[in-house]
Amino acid sequence: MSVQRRIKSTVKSRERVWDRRAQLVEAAIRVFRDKGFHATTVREIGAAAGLTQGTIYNYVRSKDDILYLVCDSVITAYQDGVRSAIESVEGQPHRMEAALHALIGVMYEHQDDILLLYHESHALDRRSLHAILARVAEFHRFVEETLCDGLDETDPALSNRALITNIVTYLPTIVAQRRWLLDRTVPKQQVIDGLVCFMMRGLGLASGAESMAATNLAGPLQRRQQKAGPRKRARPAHLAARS
Amino acid sequence: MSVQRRIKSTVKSRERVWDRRAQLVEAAIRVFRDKGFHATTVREIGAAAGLTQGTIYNYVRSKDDILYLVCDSVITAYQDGVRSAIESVEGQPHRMEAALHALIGVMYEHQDDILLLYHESHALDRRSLHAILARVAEFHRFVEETLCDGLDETDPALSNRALITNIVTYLPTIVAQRRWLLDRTVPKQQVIDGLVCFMMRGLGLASGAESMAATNLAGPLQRRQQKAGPRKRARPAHLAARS
Amino acid sequence: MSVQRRIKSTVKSRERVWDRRAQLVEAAIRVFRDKGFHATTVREIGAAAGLTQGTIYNYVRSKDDILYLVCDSVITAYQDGVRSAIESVEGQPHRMEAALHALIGVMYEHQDDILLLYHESHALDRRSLHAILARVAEFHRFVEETLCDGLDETDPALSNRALITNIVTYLPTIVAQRRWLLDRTVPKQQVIDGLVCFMMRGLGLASGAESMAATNLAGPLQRRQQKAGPRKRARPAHLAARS
Amino acid sequence: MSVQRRIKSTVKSRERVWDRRAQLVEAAIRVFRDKGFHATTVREIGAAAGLTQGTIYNYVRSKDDILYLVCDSVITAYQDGVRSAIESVEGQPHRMEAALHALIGVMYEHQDDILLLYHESHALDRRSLHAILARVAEFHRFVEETLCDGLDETDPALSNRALITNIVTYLPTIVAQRRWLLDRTVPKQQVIDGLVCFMMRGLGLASGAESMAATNLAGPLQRRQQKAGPRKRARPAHLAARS
DNA sequence: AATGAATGAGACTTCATTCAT
DNA sequence: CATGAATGAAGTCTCATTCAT
Repeated sequence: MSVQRRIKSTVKSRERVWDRRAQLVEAAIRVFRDKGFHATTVREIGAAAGLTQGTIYNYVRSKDDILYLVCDSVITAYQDGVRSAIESVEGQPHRMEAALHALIGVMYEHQDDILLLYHESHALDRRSLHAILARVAEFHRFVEETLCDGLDETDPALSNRALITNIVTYLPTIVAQRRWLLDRTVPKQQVIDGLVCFMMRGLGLASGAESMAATNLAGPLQRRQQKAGPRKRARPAHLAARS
Repeated sequence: MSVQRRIKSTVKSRERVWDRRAQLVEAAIRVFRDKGFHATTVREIGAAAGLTQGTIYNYVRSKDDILYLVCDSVITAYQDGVRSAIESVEGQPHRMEAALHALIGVMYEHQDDILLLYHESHALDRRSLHAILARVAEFHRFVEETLCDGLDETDPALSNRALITNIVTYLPTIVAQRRWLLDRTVPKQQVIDGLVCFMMRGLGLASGAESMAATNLAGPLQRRQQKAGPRKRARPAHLAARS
Repeated sequence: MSVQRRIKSTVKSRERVWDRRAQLVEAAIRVFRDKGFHATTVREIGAAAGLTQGTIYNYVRSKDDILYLVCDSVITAYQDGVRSAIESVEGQPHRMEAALHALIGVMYEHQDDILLLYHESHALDRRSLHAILARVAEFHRFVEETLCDGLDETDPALSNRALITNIVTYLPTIVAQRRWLLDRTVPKQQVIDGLVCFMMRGLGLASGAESMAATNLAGPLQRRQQKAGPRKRARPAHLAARS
Repeated sequence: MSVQRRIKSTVKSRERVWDRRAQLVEAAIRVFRDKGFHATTVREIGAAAGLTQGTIYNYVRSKDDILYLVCDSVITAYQDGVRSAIESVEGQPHRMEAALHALIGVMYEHQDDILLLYHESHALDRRSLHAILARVAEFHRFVEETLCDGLDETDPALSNRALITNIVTYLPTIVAQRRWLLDRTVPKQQVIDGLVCFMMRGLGLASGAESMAATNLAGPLQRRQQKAGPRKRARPAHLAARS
């Protein structure tokens, strides 16, 4: 279903190809993280993967191919994480809130990967870049259908689902892209809760002053979830309706 | 006040250095946009700038220096744009809303530059990267003091100014980073208004009808807004006024 | 035992490295002799060695490495020559004289190499230079122990072994460094015999008639030598004879 | 009389040319000493001399010209030193010994210069090298005529004046070329006296065992000269005859 | 299928020299 | 005559890719 480029290999055995590429990608991610794609030599990737230069070229046609495999792998890992996290949220009462929490949580787990993606993806050749963007678009559709579909259709601010979905999928990347600033100034838990809260409000799913006060966001953000009960009522019908 | 690296040059005349570097940077931006930093040769930059290789190295010590100058220039242009836009907003009634509009507007103008920055900044050497990040941090402080200082202090969700400011400065980059997706699906004006609206809500300043009207929200969005009534109570007076 | 820098190579096979480097050094010596180190390009060395530029850098990390290998090779060849020559002299009656002959003989064989060493060694980087000088110092010790140890200890002029050894190892380089002058004016055999004679005298071992005969001095020298006999003791008849 | 290349200059005033070149040479020597000819840029020479690049090329046609001027200057300084030292020795009783002392003394003073000459002279272009070598040859003739002419003609070992002169002019360079070894192991005074003694013996002008004992070379080399008196008688007529 | 040596295009950078002001 | 910016030839080195073993 997902649009994936097929990378050619001189080796026949499907399984062997799969194994070796996994090795390669895992190693490449490690090395790219440190030195970046351009600064990394094929030799180094090989060394990290336990493969020699010659061998690499049995499973891949170029260094660019490796970058593509890496990007694809990274994006798969992240999206899979989000999907399963969101699914596990299915039954929950405050589905959107839980989903946003999950989204950000997975982003935290994969921040290195996402950073890698944002840093190096523009080094991809045309075809590979399109393939990767197609996956993002696909993910985008998934989020739109799963999360944003239930939003209040009557709220004009939410009428543009495409934009809303973009915001919901993009804003969490702040965790990775601004970590150099956030890590020094804001505790992780506050980042998560603050982002969720901001987005919930932005989505019109949260909260007049009274509810805000109730959730007591500021200092002890952690406590919020336990006290989240009362908000339920304030929560609009469209989500409740769904469950 | 802003932390800037000083790039050495063999040429004495301050003015000439300034001129030639401007030439260089302008050309480099153009070329980097097309091919990226790594794929661009110094010769190509020279050709684009109307300078020979040798001459370039009279004004710069390395290719990396050029990248730094580019990043610095780009960031300056963007930040200056924002600053003057925000200042011109001073007196307006809905200051925050106007400011966010301005912020996003400037981002639109500079999307190429910002994209360049996000794509290539990690190719900067340590020192240069620090200098650039310092400028971002400085800008961050400016926004925090100018825009976010007036936010409702009793709203616990807004108590963490650092996070809020990060969101406000980061989210607009979606315009650049997701333009491949947005440009195809969402009209520019809707992006702007949608983002502003989302952020205003996130900041607990949810735009009332009058402001919505004032900002000339896209047709359909506006119409649906009238049905938003039920949320009224939780929502401040400016919404109530609308119904 | 001898202090040698280890030059890194990307090639694994010890043997291959050894072979290729020999090729390289042999060729480099040839080219350096003509054009000097600085004026020679790596490409030229490669051409002379039958290797491409890229290949060279599999066996060496820099052009400077080549210079080091050359210097080391040259010094090894010379010193080995001297060592074996001196050893083959062991049993002879006039050991010192024979040894000096050998020393100079080897210098003649290696004059090109020694000249190269004196011309280019100061282009070596610090570490390499130290390594080379260490080898010279080592050779110096060898000569001191092997040759100069048996000198008359009661002769105060010889008491400073270090100096004497320096003279004995340095003076023969005149053969290389002054060849532009000597080759035109003094027959090789006279240079050798003259130097040996000068040094023997300097060492207080002034050659008596019999030893001179034994060493088969050049014609004219030899003839006059027979009159030298009486000189041995007080200083010699030939001076007295003159007055 | 001395063969000197004429270096062209765009500047007319003889005097100005002379001055500027002196500046240039003085500065160049300083810089070459540190970094060598090849590693020094024309800019650096200019900076050291207080001249700009452009100006330099008014007084000189190429960087190679500077090297030639330097070598010529250096050799002049050394040879002048020797000449005047030897002249001041004219009347002395032990002329040769005093002359050798002088020779080595001057060498000590000019060791840096001589080292520079030996290190860089082979970088000279053909014509310049010939000019320099011609000056050496000229100096050689001077020494041969002034010092070596009086040597015992009947001594077969001394019959080859050219060789003897070469030895006498070359051996002192050991002071410069082996200073890295000598400076650490032999006190300067011992080097001087040891060399003089070695050469005197080599020239057949010193000393059977008894005279050696008398001069007590070993430890207190310094004292030798005072005790040298008795040697007078032993000293041959050929020198006395000269006076 | 793996190895690892060979290749050579091409990048960045330096610097002696020229020349307009 | 001095200045100092411009030039461009040339050099060293890297590294993705190929290929014989």
